[in-house]
Amino acid sequence: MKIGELSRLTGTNVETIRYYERDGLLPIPARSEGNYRIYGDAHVQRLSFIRRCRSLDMTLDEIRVLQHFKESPQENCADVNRLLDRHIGHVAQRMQELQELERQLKGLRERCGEARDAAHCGILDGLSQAIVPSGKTASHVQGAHRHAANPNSAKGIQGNQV
Amino acid sequence: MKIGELSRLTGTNVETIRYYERDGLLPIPARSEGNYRIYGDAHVQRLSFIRRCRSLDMTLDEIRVLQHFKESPQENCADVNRLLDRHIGHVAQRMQELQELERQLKGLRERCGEARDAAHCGILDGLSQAIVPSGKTASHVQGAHRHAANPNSAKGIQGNQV
DNA sequence: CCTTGACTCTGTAGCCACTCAAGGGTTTCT
DNA sequence: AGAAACCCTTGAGTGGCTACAGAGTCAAGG
Repeated sequence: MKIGELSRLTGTNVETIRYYERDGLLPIPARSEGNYRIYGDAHVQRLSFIRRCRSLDMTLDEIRVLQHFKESPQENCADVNRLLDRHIGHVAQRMQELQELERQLKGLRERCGEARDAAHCGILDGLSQAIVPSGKTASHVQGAHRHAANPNSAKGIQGNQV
Repeated sequence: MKIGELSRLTGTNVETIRYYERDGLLPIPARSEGNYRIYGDAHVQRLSFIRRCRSLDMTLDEIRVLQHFKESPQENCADVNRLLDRHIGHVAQRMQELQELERQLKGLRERCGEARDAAHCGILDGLSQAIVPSGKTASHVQGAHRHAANPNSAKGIQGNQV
């Protein structure tokens, strides 16, 4: 099949498929006479695997590791467990951060019950005062401006580390 | 003061300060004879405001809007409320998504109690089967692989709660 | 045979919010 | 005077795509 059909079968943008190929996640396919990429069932399986992992918000690097495990059946799957546990930890951590964020934002929101002029807006006042810095966690889970776990989304800001 | 002091006072990377200037968030400062940027108290206030907003995971565009409100005191602060409410909504939504993510990941993790060889690993099996695609929500909150939202993490700007 | 239109190709640039590095100039301390 | 600390500009890199531009390929219809 050609790239369009693979795209339809897996719900993956054509550009994304080519991106995965460039990035080494998808094996380089055969080409037709007219230089079109030709895929088979194995590619469908492989791409579906990638998309499922992405829908679980794994990085492409993590997916690469999992693919390696799949291709080395003699290896112990305890490593797979470890990778998954670490990923679950990141998700949990990010949730905690977002909870703290929500708490602060709601506190800020309380400061402005009704509409007044911005000169006396309690929210702007609140933002002009200090906010307690929460811990310097090092999650790899993303912040507040991003699409769902849905892999068809842009990536957000990188955190700052000092 | 020079950029290094502003950096220390606000806990902001020097490069980040210059980036904000390029991006129009910080007003262009005066220059010394040796072409060094010279900042005053107003810059400290302004940058602190930005960093506090960033610590609440607002985008630079949102911050620009808030700055506009601050500079137009006659405007109604109901707009500020709306912006904040929307942002809170994004955070809440992202948390829900992460909860669903956690559920799925833990379900997957259950499939592998003890270490076996990867050929029979229940996790890899699970990843090779379908996972329900969650909704096509349009949050701007980020996913699972990100640093903490807090830009003041290391230096810790002075501060009480909001 | 020719055209139309759908599909595909490569290559490059853009997104966000920074971060880093190269290669230089300026100031300050000893 | 020289070293160290600071500052400058420019450009590139991050992740995971997405979106173009400009060209080529292919099947169906007139």
